[in-house]
Amino acid sequence: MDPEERPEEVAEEVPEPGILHVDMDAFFVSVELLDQPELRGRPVIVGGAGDRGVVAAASYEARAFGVFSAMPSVRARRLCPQAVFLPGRHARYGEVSARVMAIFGSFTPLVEPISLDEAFLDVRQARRLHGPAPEIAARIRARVLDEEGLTCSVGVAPSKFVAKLASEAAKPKASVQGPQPGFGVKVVAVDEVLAFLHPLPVQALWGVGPATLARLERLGIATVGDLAVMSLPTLTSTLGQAAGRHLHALANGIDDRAVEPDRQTKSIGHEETFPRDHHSHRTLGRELVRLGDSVGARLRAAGVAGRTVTLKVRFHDFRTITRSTTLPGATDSSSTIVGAAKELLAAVDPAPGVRLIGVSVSGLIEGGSRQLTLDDLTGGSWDDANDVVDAIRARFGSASIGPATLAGPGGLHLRLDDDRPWGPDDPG
DNA sequence: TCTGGGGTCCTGACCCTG
DNA sequence: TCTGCAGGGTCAGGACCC
Repeated sequence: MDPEERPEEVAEEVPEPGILHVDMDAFFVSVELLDQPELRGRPVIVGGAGDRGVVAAASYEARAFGVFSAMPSVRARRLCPQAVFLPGRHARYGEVSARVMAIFGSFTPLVEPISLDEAFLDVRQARRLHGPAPEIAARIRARVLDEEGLTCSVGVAPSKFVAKLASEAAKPKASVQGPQPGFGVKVVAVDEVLAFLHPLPVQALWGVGPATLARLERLGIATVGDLAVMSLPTLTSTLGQAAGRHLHALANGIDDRAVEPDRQTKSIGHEETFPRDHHSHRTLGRELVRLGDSVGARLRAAGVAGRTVTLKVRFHDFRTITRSTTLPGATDSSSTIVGAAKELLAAVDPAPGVRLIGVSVSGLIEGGSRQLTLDDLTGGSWDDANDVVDAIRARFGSASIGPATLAGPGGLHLRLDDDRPWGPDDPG
């Protein structure tokens, strides 16, 4: 049959790349350059500038010196002493991100944000309205540049993980001569998937970090192609059932995970590295109050409550432990969270020195703790207090009110969300 | 070199229950 | 009543992602 004569439904069955992965280029830095254009062309690093800070994002000029995300700031400064360090403004990035996501949403309702600066889009149903996937990718890039002044790279492929790798291939590259533009859009057709995947180093796969890489190297696996021909029993005995099966499927181009626009948050937490180690329950307890207060506020803002409270402690030698407890009912009350975390902390010896503590709440359910906690049965006084605190913060700012235990000689000294997102300031 | 902060998912140990 | 076992829940830790 002549292809021209095929009924449309038969033609639609032919698989085509319909998944997009859109990744903003050096997003945090790019937003900073919008607001401070005089820094364009210079090496710029967003991240914690203190001794214990890390790089959150680096401009392509900084990357040419070997600086990359998650690198300790101390090392980044040594590699690129002339770099401009900026502390980062999470709220500002969130604003821009929301507008960029809205652009994505104007092409398809199937948008799954992965972080502030990247998302998966399923555009298979948008074809009739907006054209084929590669055309949609190009239009998205043009609109993001036109409306926000930002560049992004887009991968187009039949599945999520191939689209992700394709967007990576489309990105600009850093070089000593300056940033080299990338493809902008990289399309991997259905029949090109294996040829695209197999030459890649195995660590390009999502799920292969340093530990898994070391195990795969012991099996003589260096590329995705090597992994694809390895026997499944060998992989599962080395990596475990889930990881073995998952990576084997990916290496053979199999990934049927759907784009999920409405992924539910599973946990909400807050953790912080201190400029100097803490050695006493008393000072750690104060930090717990601050962290637990912040977690409670975020739970209430999100309209969720959770049953399991987890305390995380990292010691001076980087040994990290977690201790958790499950409450009889779900809570969003700051005082309940702090109380549970303090009980867990009581069983930990801080004498060796604690560099980080964190509090998180998991086992989340929709709705607050109104019908669920003992507090409510006894009058709900803490929840009333939480509501008042939330209302005051909404009106006067997050640092306007807080637990009395955080008050110092000069009044409240609150450091709440977003103040130090990428590591502590210098000890001073 | 010396490692942030926000998360998710998986695994194994342990305990309890039927 | 005791023992073995399976299954579920909880807890802790590891690995990974951006």
